[in-house]
Amino acid sequence: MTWHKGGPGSRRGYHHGNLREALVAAALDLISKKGPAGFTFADAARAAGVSPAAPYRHFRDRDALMADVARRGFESFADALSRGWNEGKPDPRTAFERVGRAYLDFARREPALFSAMFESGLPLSSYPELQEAGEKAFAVLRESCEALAATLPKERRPPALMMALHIWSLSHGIAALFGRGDAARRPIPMSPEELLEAAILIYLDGLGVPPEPGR
Amino acid sequence: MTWHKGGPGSRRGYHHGNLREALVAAALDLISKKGPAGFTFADAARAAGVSPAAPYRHFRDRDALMADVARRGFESFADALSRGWNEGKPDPRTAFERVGRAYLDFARREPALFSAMFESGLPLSSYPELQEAGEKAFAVLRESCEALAATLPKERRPPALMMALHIWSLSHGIAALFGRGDAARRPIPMSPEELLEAAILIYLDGLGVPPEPGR
DNA sequence: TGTACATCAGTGAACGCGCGTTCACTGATGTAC
DNA sequence: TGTACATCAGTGAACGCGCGTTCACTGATGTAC
Repeated sequence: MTWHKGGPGSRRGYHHGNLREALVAAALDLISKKGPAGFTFADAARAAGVSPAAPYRHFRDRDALMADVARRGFESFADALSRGWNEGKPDPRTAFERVGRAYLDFARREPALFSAMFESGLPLSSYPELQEAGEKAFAVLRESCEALAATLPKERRPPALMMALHIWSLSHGIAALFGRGDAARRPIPMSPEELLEAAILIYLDGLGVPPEPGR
Repeated sequence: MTWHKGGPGSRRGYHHGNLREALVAAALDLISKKGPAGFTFADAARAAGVSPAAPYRHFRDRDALMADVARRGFESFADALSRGWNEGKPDPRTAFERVGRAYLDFARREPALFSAMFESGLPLSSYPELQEAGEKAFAVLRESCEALAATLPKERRPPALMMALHIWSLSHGIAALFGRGDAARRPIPMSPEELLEAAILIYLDGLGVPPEPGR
């Protein structure tokens, strides 16, 4: 909320200073309050304190603004997953579970970004930067699967792509159904993190990945 | 599309005959074309061929119409899962996988219902019938988990609720990310059904459920 | 350092549009006698 | 069987509203000399 020096109230008059960022921040705020369909270009302008024509200097239309938000979301998401993986330290198995938790953590900490990324209904084909950002995030997950699969003897080694799709789907399902910080979702008698952790344990058991050292 | 006797063109004039059903059908059609946020009350009226005031005789507002669509969706979903389970025949393990496939099958065959159920953003608390319908669908899944868990010796028997949440999340994640009949989703090098089947196999292996007889 | 000018990033008024919602109304249907 | 009447399920005109978008404009900023 400090996108222009000095905070709100210090508007220097005619020029906003950093309207582009302010619009993105406004979009996030509005998404988190009313869902990905719940804001308009005019809303965003109002929230940023400018006239309804001003946003056109920065984004072609509402969808372009939304796509920019989603792209930032995927980039930040990829970062979060990377930090979770942390180069596979201290061992791939431990690091792998951290990646899963990072997924849920992101959905909970950034429900607005999460919505923009997965529920905005943007046509990916129209926003190549968005698609690319999404693929980069997936690549992080895939690499950690690769590393984990490599700890298994060759004849029992599952395809890393399949593993990545499984874990992505599972995490996404849990996040979408139970793990959002926002609206009233179906309540369950355990935390989404516990639910995911248990599922991953069972799944990895099924693959024959030995349990974490010291567990 | 045959909600009033004789099909379209046979409008008997002033009275539509079955406007309520026609509105639901119109909503489904519009959702499948433009997403759950992509239709208005006026759109639905137009599609049903009545004046914009007519729908108010049947639904309080657009959300009420949407909630009715979603409720029907959950009921039909519960049926589909039940048919998949088919009382656990010939054995719980085989039947269980059919339930998973039924989940994906539903998402693919009825993308509009699926959207209305999971992506309409309706506040469940405002629509008790909707919530109840959702819970009934979940109950089907839970019962099949119960039956499957019961085939395991007591000391290795997982909580059925947790299993159900896992399978629901996994199926939902796959359906949401890859398995919709509609828009341009991320393409993957295998079918959603294969992806889910593989995941369930691995998961059940992890739980120690013996493989299907004859496999 | 000062000045002239180009460019940038806003304004604010205006437009046409479709939406949600209401209202008094009316044609069609069902029912009591 | 016929008739009078109540009820139901539509009409269509009207309203206020907010949206997206455009336009000529103007204040602020940066730059060349």
